Amino acid sequence: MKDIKHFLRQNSLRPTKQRVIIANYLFDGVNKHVTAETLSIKLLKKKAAISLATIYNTLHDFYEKGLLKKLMINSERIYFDTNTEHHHHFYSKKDQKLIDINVDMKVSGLPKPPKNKKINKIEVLVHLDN
Amino acid sequence: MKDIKHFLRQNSLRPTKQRVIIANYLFDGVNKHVTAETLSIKLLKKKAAISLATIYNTLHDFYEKGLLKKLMINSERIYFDTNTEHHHHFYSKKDQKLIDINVDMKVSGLPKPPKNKKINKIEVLVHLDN
DNA sequence: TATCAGTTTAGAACGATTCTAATGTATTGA
DNA sequence: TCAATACATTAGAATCGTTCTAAACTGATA
Repeated sequence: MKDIKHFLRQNSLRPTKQRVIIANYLFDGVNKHVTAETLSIKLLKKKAAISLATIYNTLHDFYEKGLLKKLMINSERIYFDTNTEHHHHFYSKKDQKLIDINVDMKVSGLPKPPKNKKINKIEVLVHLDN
Repeated sequence: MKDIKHFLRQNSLRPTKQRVIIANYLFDGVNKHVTAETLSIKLLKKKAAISLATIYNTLHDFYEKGLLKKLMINSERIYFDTNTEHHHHFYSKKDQKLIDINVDMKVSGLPKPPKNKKINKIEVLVHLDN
């Protein structure tokens, strides 16, 4: 796609074949949560096998450019989120699935941060049962 | 300690030498956040070398009995929390440190959970900057 | 105090991720 | 246009936290 190449260049990323394929998938307008593994599987299904090393490299390159958010949800793998706006999540451990919460939420009753520390961001994770 | 042995037995855990040492440290009345590694280092400093395998086993045994909480803060390691009450945390990535938030907080504006799903618990993680 | 189920341990195995170093490719500038 | 080169991709090795294995050990019990 012409505009994906342009988009990559705008972000100082050389539009290689692999990056174009991955960016086309990730930035198709539908927000996604991926891990290196789920992305790899998705690409295989599209008959676009890309080595795991490249997938890791590309996810990190995109992350460094601010095109992806990194989510620390559980300790088994790293999730990357194409929604880089500040937002929260539902998480179903059972399904190993994340769902965006796109409405504005407020946290009240927050105590002062420790001396010399500043609050950067507040993350709410809503665990689902079933 | 007599009462730590009793405490372990009450929780259907055989009070072995290693478990007594670890429980004595973890449940001394001061809440703690540990990883297998930080616990191992702490024990070494107390001249109580316990194999990593046993440390992992013990943390999981205590967790299974509800004596510890597992925290999913970042994907690099698993944190265990001796405070098993529902509570929130400050997290400083820079210091790799967690601080309990023991006051009651309220989250408002929460959307409905997805169909057929029930909210289990809400976790607030306050990221610190510096 | 002998028995045995449960526990500890060193070291191997594992799984996600990162590194290495060889090969390939997009960009550049003559 | 194309050679030079800086950057990317790749397979496979390495790494790191964690779990597994199987042999040795120990607390509980009768």
